[in-house]
Amino acid sequence: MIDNELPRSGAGRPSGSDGDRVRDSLLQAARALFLSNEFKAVSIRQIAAAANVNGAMVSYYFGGKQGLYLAMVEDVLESLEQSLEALHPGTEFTIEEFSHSYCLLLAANPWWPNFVVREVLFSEGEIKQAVIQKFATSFAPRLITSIHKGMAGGQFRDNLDPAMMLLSLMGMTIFPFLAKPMVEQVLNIKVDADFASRYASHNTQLFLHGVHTASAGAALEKNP
Amino acid sequence: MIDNELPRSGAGRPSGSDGDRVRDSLLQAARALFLSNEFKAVSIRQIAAAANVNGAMVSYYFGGKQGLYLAMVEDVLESLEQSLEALHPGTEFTIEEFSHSYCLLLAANPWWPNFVVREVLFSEGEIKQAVIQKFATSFAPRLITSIHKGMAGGQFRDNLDPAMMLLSLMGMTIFPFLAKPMVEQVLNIKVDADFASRYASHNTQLFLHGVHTASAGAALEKNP
DNA sequence: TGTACATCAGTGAACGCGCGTTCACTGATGTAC
DNA sequence: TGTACATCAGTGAACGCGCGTTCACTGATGTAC
Repeated sequence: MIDNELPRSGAGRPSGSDGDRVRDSLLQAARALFLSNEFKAVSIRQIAAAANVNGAMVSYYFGGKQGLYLAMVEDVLESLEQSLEALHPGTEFTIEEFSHSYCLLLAANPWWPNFVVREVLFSEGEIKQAVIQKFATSFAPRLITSIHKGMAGGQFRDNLDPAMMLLSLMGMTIFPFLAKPMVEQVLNIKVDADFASRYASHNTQLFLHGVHTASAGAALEKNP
Repeated sequence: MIDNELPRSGAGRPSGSDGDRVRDSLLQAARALFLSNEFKAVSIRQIAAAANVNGAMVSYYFGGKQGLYLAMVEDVLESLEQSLEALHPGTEFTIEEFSHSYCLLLAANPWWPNFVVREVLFSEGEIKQAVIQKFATSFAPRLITSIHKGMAGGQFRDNLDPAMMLLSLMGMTIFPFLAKPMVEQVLNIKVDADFASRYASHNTQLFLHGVHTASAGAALEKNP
């Protein structure tokens, strides 16, 4: 769709009715470039060239570079929401389900933690709030309910702070994907879907039972 | 030292022998600005103004903007190394010591995880490798030895991958500091030294023993 | 000891460049009559 | 049905601006004689 090589004739209203071709191309190119480069390091001319579109179209459709960036962020957040919903509909999660779903999601969308971290750390105002809001309404609640259920049901120890549990589990889940280049280089691990699956199981075990043999107990020895 | 308001007379060799005053001011200003803004978003004129120094001095002392950035990164890595060594000399760590030392270090140097993540994710070449190397030689080994000791001594379960343990512990340790703005806003937690201390204890408990009560753990393990 | 001069830390104006944005213009399309 | 025209998606040259860098110059200092 986007790569069709209709030879554009020059100035004037284009002949085919391409619909939102120009707008969409810009959004896609912006996404590809902005997700792996800082805002100031990506130029409109660069985006326009990648989208095979006149640079003035950024102002024409989005009001300017910042407008394009904002539109692209909305686009990204929306597509993320869809992936999340597709992978595990609803908000009811067990710890195991959370760990697996999110590890798979992270392996499939490696740009995600990078993007979130960058926005939360380095951006300001509107976008930062949108990203935080998305986290607050998508991530945290699903996990918090399952933690609270575990505690209310008495399966979880009551001397651990639920909020800290959330932080610990989030952190251990996200870290290898966030630090992917470092992990792959230093530990000689390939951070792919296969790793994600094994890591999810590991984290579930670790989170539920810890590393000590003493607390893992006789139950584990039955389960090689 | 840096703020002394000697009225500089104008062109010509300065009267006082300030030593490396200009160089140092530039390094310090660069550090302050680069640690919280992207490379391209910080201009030489901005740095020079903050350092109260002529912008041409960046080229004069560091060969250019990139040279200043590189020098500033070396500076930062060195000061980090010193903090680390001061807090806990040597490379022998227990899990508990690791958790506490690093949580305190992170609370005291909130710029650190942000900086590392940005460099590892978005930079390239020399600097990225230097940061990864610093991690590989400073962080990972101290933690890995203590994990291996735990496993060799039989205190740790042998069905958990040591490398994954490292990732889990690193992740849960770093996350709240990395996502500080988000955590503070969404969970209403103040990520300070006090939190760091409590979080370190929490993580140690969680890492060693997990969240499950012993009975619930045994019950669940029969049905994986 | 006094003087002439090379040194060099530092100045500030100017350079060219790429940036984001603007704007007069184009011409196929859709519509009114 | 044919024609005149308003619309508007898209063009491309040009704009001013701030960027990193350069460079001729300054003048206090240190040194040689």
